[in-house]
Amino acid sequence: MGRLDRSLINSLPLFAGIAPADLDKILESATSRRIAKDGFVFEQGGEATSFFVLLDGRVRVVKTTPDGQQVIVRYIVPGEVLGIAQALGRNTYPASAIAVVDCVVLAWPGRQWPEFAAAFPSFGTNTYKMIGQRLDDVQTQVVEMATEQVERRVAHALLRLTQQTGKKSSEGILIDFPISRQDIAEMTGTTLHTVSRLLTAWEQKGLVKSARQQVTIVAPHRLLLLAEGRLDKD
Amino acid sequence: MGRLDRSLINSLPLFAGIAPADLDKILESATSRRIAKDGFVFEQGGEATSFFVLLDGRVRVVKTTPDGQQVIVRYIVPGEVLGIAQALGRNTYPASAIAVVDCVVLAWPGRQWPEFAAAFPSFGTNTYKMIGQRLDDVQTQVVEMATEQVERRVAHALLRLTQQTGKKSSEGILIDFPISRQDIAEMTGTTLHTVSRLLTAWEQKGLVKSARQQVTIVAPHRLLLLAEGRLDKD
DNA sequence: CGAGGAGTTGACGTTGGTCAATAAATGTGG
DNA sequence: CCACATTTATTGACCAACGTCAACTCCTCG
Repeated sequence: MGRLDRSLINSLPLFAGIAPADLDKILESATSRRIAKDGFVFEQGGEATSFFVLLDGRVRVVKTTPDGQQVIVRYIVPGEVLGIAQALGRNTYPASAIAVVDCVVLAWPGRQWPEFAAAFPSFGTNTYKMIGQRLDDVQTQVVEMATEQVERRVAHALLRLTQQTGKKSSEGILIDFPISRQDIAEMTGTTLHTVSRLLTAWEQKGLVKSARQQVTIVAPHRLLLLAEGRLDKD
Repeated sequence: MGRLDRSLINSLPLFAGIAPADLDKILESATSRRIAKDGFVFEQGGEATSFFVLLDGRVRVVKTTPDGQQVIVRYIVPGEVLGIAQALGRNTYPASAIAVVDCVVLAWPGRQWPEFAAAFPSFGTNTYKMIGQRLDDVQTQVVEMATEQVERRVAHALLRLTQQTGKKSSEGILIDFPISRQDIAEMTGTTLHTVSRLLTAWEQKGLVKSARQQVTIVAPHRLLLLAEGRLDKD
């Protein structure tokens, strides 16, 4: 089996402060895995056998309700961990993770997590810092959903995506993976129809440009004003 | 200063698996504090100097938006930790914690958290398990807010409260602390008017009984059916 | 070239928010 | 202990936001 080079991970925040020799040791128990577009990294309810680091691609984390409705909890970009159920004492995945494009992940056996955390304290600290960040993110999302109406929620969602995966283009900031109106609706608790109407309205005002599975933020600052409810209506 | 007895904490899940002698050591750096009704345990944005365990009373954790709207993130009952910002690498509290009734808390200096976690591994594990549970709770809440309409959200909120703080009474299960229509609205992202209308409608159907700052669930099972959307309309 | 997925747009209806008036309960000061 | 202020709750009237339904277009892929 091909040996994994520590250059794959040595610049990731998760592994900050770990000696090169230790990184090699950590990598010994990792396997790399390719996930084709639309494939599952893991499935909601499935036994949490592994945890992962995304090396390349984009992953969508989705919760499905008993009656089949889906909510996109977050998008994962390269360098982030996913499937950390065991770090939190769970033995089943609370959501599904789906490759938005072809992806490469590193996978570790879940039961190795406690060993790593014990052997490399900064590994534990870094993970929990990240979990703290996520807890905060999702609480902020609850507040948004409770207090803002749809237009502002969608604006916030797009702005968050540009922060995470924005790519400068000639026209503005491009959200750098295929994303449909339906996806945006599932991030914000609305319908694809409403998202479609919003995007065309915004396009007419010169805030965004959109195409099939693609959104570019043309005027991020004005969109932020709108998201914050401080933009004059017209 | 009065010595704290380990019987205060030795039955709490957070301290499960820690030797009695160690509990005494942990208690040495704790101080107990009384918080009068409506007083703050800590305030959103304030420097995270301490973390707490609630010994008695009820605490409401609230996030306030820049424009002054409030969202109740969760209620804390005796035995639970709160203000664990530092365990997650934060140095400022992300929300405010307010005593719903007169409360007693134990407080530790925040910087002691890493020491405890290092010295007593089960302490760290237990905390992170609890954080994992909370992360899951709040994600579930996002899903609810995204997919359910108000009536079901309010029903779910009340049911969750009965799980947490329900007290059997002659009429049903009483939510055992003062809670206003406004509070319920802030938990579910609606208005006190809508909550009021729902409660009177439910009272007529015999699902609940309510009074000023008080709600009793009379028919939990039927309310659950309603929350799950499996109750016939009438 | 045909089929299926993604997007747009109009018409319409409902949920639930806003506004306003009133009532009931609780607290406070004289 | 009573009068008055304040907080909490109720209820009606109205209406806007946004979801639902439906028809149609445009890509993209096989």
